Amino acid sequence: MENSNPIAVFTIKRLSIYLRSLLQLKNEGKHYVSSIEIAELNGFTSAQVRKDLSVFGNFGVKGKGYNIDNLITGLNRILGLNKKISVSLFGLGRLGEALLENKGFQRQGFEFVAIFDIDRTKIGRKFNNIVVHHPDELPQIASKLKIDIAIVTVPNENAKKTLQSIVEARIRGIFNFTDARIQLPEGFYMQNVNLAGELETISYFISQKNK
Amino acid sequence: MENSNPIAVFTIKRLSIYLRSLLQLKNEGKHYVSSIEIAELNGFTSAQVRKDLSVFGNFGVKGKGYNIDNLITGLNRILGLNKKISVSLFGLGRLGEALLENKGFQRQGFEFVAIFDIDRTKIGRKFNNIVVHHPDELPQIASKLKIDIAIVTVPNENAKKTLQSIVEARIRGIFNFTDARIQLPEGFYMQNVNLAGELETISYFISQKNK
DNA sequence: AGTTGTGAATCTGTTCACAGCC
DNA sequence: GGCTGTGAACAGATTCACAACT
Repeated sequence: MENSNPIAVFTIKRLSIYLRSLLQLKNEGKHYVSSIEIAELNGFTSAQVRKDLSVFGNFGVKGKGYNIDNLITGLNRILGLNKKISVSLFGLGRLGEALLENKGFQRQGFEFVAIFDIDRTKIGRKFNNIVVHHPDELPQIASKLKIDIAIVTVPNENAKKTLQSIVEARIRGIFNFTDARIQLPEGFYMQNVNLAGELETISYFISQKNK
Repeated sequence: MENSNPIAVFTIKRLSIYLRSLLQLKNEGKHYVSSIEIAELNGFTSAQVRKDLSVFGNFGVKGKGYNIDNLITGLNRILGLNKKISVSLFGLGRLGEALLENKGFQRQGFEFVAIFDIDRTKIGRKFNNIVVHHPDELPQIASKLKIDIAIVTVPNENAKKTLQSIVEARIRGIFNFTDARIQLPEGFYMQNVNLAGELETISYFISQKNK
């Protein structure tokens, strides 16, 4: 089942939402949960939950629901969270620091292993016990350390160059907070977050209702 | 044209991407641009660009393209960016501070007018010239100040309560970085950003290609 | 009785392709 | 000749609805 046709990004994002609910429910001491409950907790339909899960196998028990421990294990495996995932940060500004310390990242298997910034006053210093390097050193560092994901919070001016160097270093996962966009080779994946764009979208929807 | 049926969120998000490209092109001294160029800059199809823009009126000139200044003005008006938009921050942690100073927010008409945090050591102090208040003061402050949007970066434990108080204060736009979800009244709009979820999605896609 | 897993139906969003205009 | 604007065709995602199972 797992390897039919390409799985939709939407599906995967929901799996990670389900996972969060399941951890919560486990915490509350529950052992089984129905698709209906998962759906209600997150504002989805139960059919959606069942279809999403069914893509990856038969997790459920008819008439009973899903065993929470099993499903947590399954989702962790599907999302690749059963192994340590090495993350690097490009751009140690305010946002970069905030992400470095983000509790949600630590909770899962994500581990920061490298930081890059062009600011000479930061290079050589340690943040959260990780030394800051100049991006020129990326090729050497990437050849020693296995880096799975790059989080990019550099200023837009340097963004395209940074993204290109990340691809050259064969870091296949990119979490991009900049406005730059590049073409990716096969096997790479980039998730863009456009914070100003999100605010503008909110602006649109609340302006509509003013009349 | 503007008031047919509900406009898709996807469309609005793309408008804000187009707007960013247009500002860039204007900066480069260009006066006209085709849907093809806008599409190529952002990895969309030209038909998509034309369809998105056509929802809001006839901006283009056949055979010639779009006048950049006109389109910028039009998009700003559509997105509600022609007026000042008042933003408040709930949760002055690392992420909150990073967003307060985010250049992309300042570039458009967004202006922070209030900050809320429960930390007694922060209350009364100023950040970026804005006094930090206890969230209990929200009702009074919201009745004096018109607040359009609330950005929420409080810890998950306090998140649901915070979201509810924001709705009670009739702040209709919410930019939510927490895991909490609530039901919104008509006319409200909430944009959720799930940073850990995005990382997990990246994890999934790069794990797939390992075999 | 209750809930899953899933094909079929529906709904939503994207692309095609071309008439119409500059 | 070139590019927009848009109905029609297509593709993708969601929901329905029910047989199958415990």
